[in-house]
Amino acid sequence: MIPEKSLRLLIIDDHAVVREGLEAMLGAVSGFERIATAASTEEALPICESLRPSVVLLDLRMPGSDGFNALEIIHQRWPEIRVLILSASATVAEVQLARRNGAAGYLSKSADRATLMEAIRAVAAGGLVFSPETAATSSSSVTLSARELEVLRHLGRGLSNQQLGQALGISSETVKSHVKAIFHKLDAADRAEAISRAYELGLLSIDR
Amino acid sequence: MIPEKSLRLLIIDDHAVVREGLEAMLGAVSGFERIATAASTEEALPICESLRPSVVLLDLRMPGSDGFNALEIIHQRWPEIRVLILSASATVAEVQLARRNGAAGYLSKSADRATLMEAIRAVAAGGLVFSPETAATSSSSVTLSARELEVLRHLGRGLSNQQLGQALGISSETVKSHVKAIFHKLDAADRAEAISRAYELGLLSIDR
DNA sequence: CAAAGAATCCCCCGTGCGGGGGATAGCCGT
DNA sequence: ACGGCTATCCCCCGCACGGGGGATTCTTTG
Repeated sequence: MIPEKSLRLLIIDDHAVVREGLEAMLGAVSGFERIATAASTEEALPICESLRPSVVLLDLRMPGSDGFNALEIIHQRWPEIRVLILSASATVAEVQLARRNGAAGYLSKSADRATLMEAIRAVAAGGLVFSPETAATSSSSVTLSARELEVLRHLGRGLSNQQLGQALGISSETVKSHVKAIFHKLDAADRAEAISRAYELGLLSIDR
Repeated sequence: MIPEKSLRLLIIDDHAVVREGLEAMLGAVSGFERIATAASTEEALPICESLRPSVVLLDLRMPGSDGFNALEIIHQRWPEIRVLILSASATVAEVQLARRNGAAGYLSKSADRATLMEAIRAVAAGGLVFSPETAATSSSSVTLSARELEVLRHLGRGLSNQQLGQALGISSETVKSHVKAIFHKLDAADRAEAISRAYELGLLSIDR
């Protein structure tokens, strides 16, 4: 096992409370070689360059350029750095996306000290830390076709299958096929959940 | 000004990281009389009874009975306790709802130590702490009740009326009434459009 | 070229949705 | 004390929804 003494840690989170919390949980008990913090991606990159952390604890949801951005850049520029996603509430799709983009693990912010420490040691040793649920369906990437996205947008406007068919100039049966496909891809039970997931996944946005 | 020594604090948050973070940020620097923590509403109520905290730091988004529940109960049972909402990402509507339900203030988790301390002192002294943006009620003409907002969130998770009733402990007929009310207020034809409008109006935001 | 996916269309069928009526009880503000 | 709002519960009813089967073209991709 790798001794903590040789580990350098970087915490990237826009919430001061979380940064302090992690420092308190990790710094107090087990002396790492060094623990640094950053409140944004921009702040984090120079620190990566100078500190060369062994493990980065990264929040996926941050204002502006989100965590995916940071993940991508760090993974490309410093492939040896292990990135552990630490999010309050990520969707399954997001976790899978993070995994495909090079994250070494995912952990909920509800995790206690022991779980957190174990996860850090595991990823530092080269392991992957993904809970079974998030790892199981790892094969499916959420990519809607252009037509499906169009159907999805109309769903959000409250159109029925028939109205939607008329709007797009296709039969309502075809619309049903598209809607079914959307449900499967987004893992949604009905139209409402589909819209919700679409917003969460960034397939729909608040302006237009 | 009220000296910190006489203040008792209760932190209610389901995330261990946040609880530790707040304890670290508040406990270390300025000695309060006592700081207690709870991971859920159920855990918090007995502590309120025995500790009689001056100020409660409350997270709005918690699994199961959400923060509004805790806010309502605490405000009714112990009107002297000042509740400071501390949320990672609350919508304008949620903050306003919290204000109307007796919260003494709202603060983002991005707040630094000084801001946090100042806010706690202010609410303990009887003040209200709401940032200008959240205080402006003009933004959304649509006002959902706490129950309706709760129903709306569950709609976005793909629950049927019956499942939703079981989740909230009410009959499916009551759920239907709430759903109808939501449709009328949001001018939506179905659940999908309701979710869509909710995102556009800022009643829902991209995480939970 | 073959395989895979996208887009189109079709059928069956059960049940949950959404619109339309209501009612009762409690709370709050004036 | 009264009206207004909220939360709760109940009824009827038609139709659209969503799951389950298919099929055919055409493009993309390995």
